[in-house]
Amino acid sequence: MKIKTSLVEDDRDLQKSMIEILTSYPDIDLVSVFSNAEDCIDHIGENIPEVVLMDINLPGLSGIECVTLLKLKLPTTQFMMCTVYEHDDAIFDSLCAGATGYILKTTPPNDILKSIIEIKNGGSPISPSIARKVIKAFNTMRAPSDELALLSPREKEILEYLSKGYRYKEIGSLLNISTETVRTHIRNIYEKLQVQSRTEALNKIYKR
Amino acid sequence: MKIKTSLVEDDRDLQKSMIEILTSYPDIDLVSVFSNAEDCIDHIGENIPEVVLMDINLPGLSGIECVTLLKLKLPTTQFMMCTVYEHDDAIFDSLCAGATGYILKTTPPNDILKSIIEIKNGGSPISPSIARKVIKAFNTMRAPSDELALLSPREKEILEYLSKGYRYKEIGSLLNISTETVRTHIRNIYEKLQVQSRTEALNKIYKR
DNA sequence: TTCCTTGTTGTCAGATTTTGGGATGTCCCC
DNA sequence: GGGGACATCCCAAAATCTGACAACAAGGAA
Repeated sequence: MKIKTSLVEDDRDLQKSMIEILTSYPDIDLVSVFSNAEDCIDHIGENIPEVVLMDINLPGLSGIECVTLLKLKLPTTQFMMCTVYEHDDAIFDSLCAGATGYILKTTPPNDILKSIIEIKNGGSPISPSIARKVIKAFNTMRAPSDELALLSPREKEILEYLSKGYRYKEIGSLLNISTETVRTHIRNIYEKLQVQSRTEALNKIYKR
Repeated sequence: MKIKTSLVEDDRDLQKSMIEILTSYPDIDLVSVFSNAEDCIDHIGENIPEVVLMDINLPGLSGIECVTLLKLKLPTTQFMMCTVYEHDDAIFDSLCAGATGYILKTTPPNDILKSIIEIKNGGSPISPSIARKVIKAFNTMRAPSDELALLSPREKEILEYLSKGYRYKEIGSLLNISTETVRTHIRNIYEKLQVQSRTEALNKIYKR
């Protein structure tokens, strides 16, 4: 079974050489090629691909924005970003947009094919150097704020419940303390974090 | 300059063979070896390593919990998880705990050395199969909830402000609508999301 | 030891915010 | 015309926030 593939690339020369590479493989069925995000969004639905190779640097809408929008239209399609740069932010944003693969344009043709097959089968083809940046992004995203250190163990515990959306009353009975005590803790937490509400506190701790 | 390295591994045989491997390299200075998390936490501060090789399956405290605690004590030390299993949850949890590398125990000795050097230099050594799982974890973490589709553009806009911690009054003046209208929208949002409070709504949309 | 700080628990009171219910109207699109 | 999104208003009740105060235990410093 051939893998229905689509290509989005604005550079004429690169597009041409990619088409050559892709059509030379019997496993790949290149169903559409676009030169910009807008055309792609308008017409990609006419023959839905299983895998899309998406350039990041497109004129107008970027490849990342394009993926964000296409994800809604084509929920089962896999997106592989394709770029010359190994830029941290671009990688991060691409993954956030819903891309599952990220390869460099310098990748040898044979590996591109392998990557397409891999992504089609639910894998996530990325080079080791990209993997590094993913982990980095992951860690910065999950890094606990320094402010958390200001709080006492009990306060952290209360904050945990706050983040789950429990009411004061519920927290009190879960921890076997009075609602008034819960309030006192929360007051102290807010004071330490320099905030005035639950949502502000949570944003300060679990930064989105 | 030798890389100060520490090893935490409970299995006697594996510990022995790891020690042999590590001490055979001139680039590595094995400063301590522990058989469990508790000993490690108590004594690792005596000679602070730059890199820690941490087994995941330890008796008592797990390697993951151990990393969580050590990260506070040794903020600049890099942690490399070392395990026989390629288990999604373990990988995810390790990264959340603050590990930056993840290798399998089946990794050839030479690659272990390379990984240690890499992690010391700010890299994140992981095998391609692990990388895949990281991306997967990343995507499930960042995937926008389907519930978001239920909301009208205006409601999404209001929700955005809610997530920032604005009060009804503030949202109203920012959007140039009355507080009462803001309330109506929020009521409709809560109805659609089947929740009863701001925090619940936010948890449903931006799942942590 | 005494003193002081921090953490934990508790209370009282008042102001503000949030939530739930119902009602009404406009505008636009199918 | 009907339905959805958007906007406005009212009332009432629940939850949250703010301030001030106090008791007790644990741990460190003078």
